[in-house]
Amino acid sequence: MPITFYNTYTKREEEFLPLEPGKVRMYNCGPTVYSHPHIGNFRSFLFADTLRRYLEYRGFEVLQVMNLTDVGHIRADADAGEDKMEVAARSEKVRPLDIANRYADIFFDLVARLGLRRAMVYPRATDHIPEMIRIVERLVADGFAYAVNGAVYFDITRFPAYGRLSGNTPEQLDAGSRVEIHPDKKNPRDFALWKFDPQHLMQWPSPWSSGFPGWHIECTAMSMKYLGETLDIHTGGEDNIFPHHECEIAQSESYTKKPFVRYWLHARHLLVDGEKMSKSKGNFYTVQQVLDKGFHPRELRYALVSANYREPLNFTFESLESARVALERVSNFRRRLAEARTGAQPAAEGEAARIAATARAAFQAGMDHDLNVSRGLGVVFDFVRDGNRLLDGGAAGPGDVAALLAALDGFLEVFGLAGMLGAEEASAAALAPEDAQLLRDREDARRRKDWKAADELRARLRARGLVVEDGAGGSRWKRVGP
RNA sequence: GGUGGCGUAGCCAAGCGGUAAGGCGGAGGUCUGCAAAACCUCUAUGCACCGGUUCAAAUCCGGUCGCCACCUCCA
Repeated sequence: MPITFYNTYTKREEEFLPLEPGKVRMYNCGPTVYSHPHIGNFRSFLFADTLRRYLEYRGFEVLQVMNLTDVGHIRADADAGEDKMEVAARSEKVRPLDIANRYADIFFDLVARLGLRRAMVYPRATDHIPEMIRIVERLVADGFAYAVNGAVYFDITRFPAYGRLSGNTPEQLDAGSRVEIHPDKKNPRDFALWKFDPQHLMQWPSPWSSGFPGWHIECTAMSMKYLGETLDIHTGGEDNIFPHHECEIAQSESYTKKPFVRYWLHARHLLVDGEKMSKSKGNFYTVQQVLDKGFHPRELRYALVSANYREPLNFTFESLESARVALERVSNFRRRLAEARTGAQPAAEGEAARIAATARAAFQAGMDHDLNVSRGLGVVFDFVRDGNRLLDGGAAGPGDVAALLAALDGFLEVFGLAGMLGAEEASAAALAPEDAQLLRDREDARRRKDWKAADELRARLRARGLVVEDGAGGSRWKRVGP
């Protein structure tokens, strides 16, 4: 069974075949580091992370690059727009680069807390101005772009495929009539490769002016530098399709005369309470704000990852509660396996091996299909139920347990949840002496069949963050809370 | 106005022509001193609506309604 992806460029689901067998070159549109990342940003980043994790699960080596945009971009009609980072810089009275550094640190902290694998490199736009200038120079020299009044524009009439990604062909765009006429542009839809604006705080010398790069050129320059002239996968949010990625294709392919990207994958936007997230509606949440409400990163991660990337995801706090309960179920199962594991015998031939093999095959079949995480998770929960049933039967031996645990951890690794479930901490963490004493007292009370005292002690332990569960083989405990 | 996409149970969400996965919530049950955990049973005669194609449609086609996104900084 091949892996397939829905390619925005062809608007079809296609078999995934990287340029070089076994190796995937992937570029992800990353954060703009001038504000706190919101949960919608991280839906997109977590989609990229899940994609990488699954490709690695399937045996590919993934070369992942995610850019950090630290140059603000001014809108095409320069007098109407204002650069966000400049606004931040003025209001906070610091240099733009200081702001970028501060928010980059915040971004990386969240990457770590939400358990994203680190990309090979996180190139910054401001570190690649010379590369961008070189590309623009060539585009001008080859007649794909023209300089006027200190700025450089790409001439879209020189790239006939312009519009193929988004469907916004020049003719249709002209018919749309929302295009403002810019006096320097030959065609209203020509886009800037270099800009001149004396008011802009960030400026670099160039052959055309002391100015700053256009919005799209950074991705072309940095993806080529680290991944080569043709990428296997380029991801981003759906809002990037036009104009950002459309323009990237035009400038990149004009520059190299080669296909720029083989598979374009776009994540749909996140809705909150069924509506577009916006500060004015009061439904805008940064990642930090959600975590501050007492939700564990794994719960946010699960909520953001558990819907397919091509479907709109409706985020609600109810969905986080739902995630919490669902994860507890998986966590309980894993803890049960971890505790039952008494030896490392090879996997048994029997029921456990069959359950694990069935689940693995179904998981792969689901995920191969355009990264269908809903099917993947459905398989995981079926597997949890089947595994629990087997353990309930009491016939599972060490080899069986090992087989189940290996399969489970494989799935959890793809979802970035391995090691984040809390079960490990619970069994490994040293018990406070007072808690240990309370547990011993409760065992004594139970032996005396003093149920009143036992229940009281259980309540006291619960208040201390320990949940006690009595079973046939004695009592066990786990920690709860974020 | 142009472009791309979506409407499946109380909520979230699979399904890609062969008779509705999974999670949450709810109801009942087994186990347990009681709980918890786990397991079992039930919870959509129907997939926005109306037509059409087909032996067969949630799945294909046409239309209607509703929703989202992009076309302007935005994942």
